[in-house]
Amino acid sequence: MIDLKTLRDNPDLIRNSQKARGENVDLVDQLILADDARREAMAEFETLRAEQNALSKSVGSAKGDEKTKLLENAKELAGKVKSADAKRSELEESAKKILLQISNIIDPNTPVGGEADFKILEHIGTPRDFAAEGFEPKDHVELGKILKAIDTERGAKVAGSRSYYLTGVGALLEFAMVNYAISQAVKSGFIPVIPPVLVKPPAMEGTGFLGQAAENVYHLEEDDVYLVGTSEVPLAAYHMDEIIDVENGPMRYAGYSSCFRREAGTYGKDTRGIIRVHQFDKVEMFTFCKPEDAEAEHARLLQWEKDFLNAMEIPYRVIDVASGDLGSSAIRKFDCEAWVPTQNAYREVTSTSNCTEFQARRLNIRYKNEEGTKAVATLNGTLVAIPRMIVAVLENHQKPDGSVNVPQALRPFLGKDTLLPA
RNA sequence: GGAGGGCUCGCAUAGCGGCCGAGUGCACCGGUCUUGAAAACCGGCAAGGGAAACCUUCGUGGGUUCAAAUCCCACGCCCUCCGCCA
Repeated sequence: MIDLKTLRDNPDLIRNSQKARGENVDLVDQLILADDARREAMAEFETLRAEQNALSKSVGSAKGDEKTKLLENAKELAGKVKSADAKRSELEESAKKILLQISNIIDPNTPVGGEADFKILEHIGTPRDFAAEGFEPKDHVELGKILKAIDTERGAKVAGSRSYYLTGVGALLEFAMVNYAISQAVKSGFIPVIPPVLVKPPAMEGTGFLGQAAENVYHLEEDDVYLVGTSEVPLAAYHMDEIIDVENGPMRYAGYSSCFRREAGTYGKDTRGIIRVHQFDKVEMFTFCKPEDAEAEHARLLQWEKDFLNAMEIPYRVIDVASGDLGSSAIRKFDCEAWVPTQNAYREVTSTSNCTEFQARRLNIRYKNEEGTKAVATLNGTLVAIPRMIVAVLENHQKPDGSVNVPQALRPFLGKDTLLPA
């Protein structure tokens, strides 16, 4: 939710942002009108209510004829107050409805454009030259079969498309990655968290996932709860309606959870393997901090993501995601894309977003300083999303016979140097 | 799923239909005292909107009333007991 003060003082800022995102610019002017109407109705109601309060008080002490007369007036006033109140809440609601549709105001540094207009910030590592090594790389599906690590056929049989089993070293690989990620996060000052993945509507709404992203969210109608697509949701909502202390530095949480995505509208995309699935596990970093610290924190989150990828010894690049491809809460987003040899392409494996005060305003998460009580900033970043990281590790570290070298950092957690055909 | 109890300012509690946005204790902040601390004493201390007057909020929503924390209805959540269960 954007700040209404910004709307009044600098509506062009919001218009330009909506435009850059390819979203509805008219909403801004609709909101200005709705907000004015709302404030007017509020003032009217408050005046009437003040009158009523005063009158009510005098009724208590009055006697006899005077009392009857006062009661008559009060009765009439009560009716007026009631209708003014109804009007106020109606206008409040319609303003809120528009307000919730407007996305966060993009960072001036965010490249403007659609999905393809990202800016490449850097390349790290060099993709292996398999031709020079004299063999054709196998894709992760094939390697998964050779190692008996990934079973997509039985996944489909039991759970439908975009489902899979991790078995044997596949399952062990997940545990190793998670343990390494959590130990890295704890060393960096994160509080490790295992959050609920089934959440109530305010948590989902507050994090901005019921807007344009709603079609990708699983909803359990009977109980009116949602399955989260990322632990960002329960981590953000953890401090919902609280005043927290971020004056002395950011509060950081690392959540490990399953993530559920409907993947609606992606029917043709990534149908092979485990790049795009309905359920996966992920370690997510989440920060609450002062708004003025958000940009620096964003850089730190990116660095932690890079540290993890470096430890996996995988070539990757970092991109600055374009305005049209940002989530509604984010003002800027960096993606790390790992090299996938068999696709001859970089594919997103982690992502970090600066959401400034957008989520905190909705979730009512604030901090206090000398100037008063204000919304905090929130940021999130993937430390590791298991299936895609497994794809990257298997494909990049494979050997001609289908065995796979385990990155140094994972060896203590996995207890193996090499994954062997099973 | 069945039976009962509860939900008030960070925590714990008080609260008669108007004098209640709401008392007390703890915690917290400032001060006095002290070499320093503790204790004691004094003061402050819920949130939001508004320049202010003032308005809103006592789990949520509705109702009764001139007037609701207080009365009525529905729902939610928490606790205890029973049943089932990883």
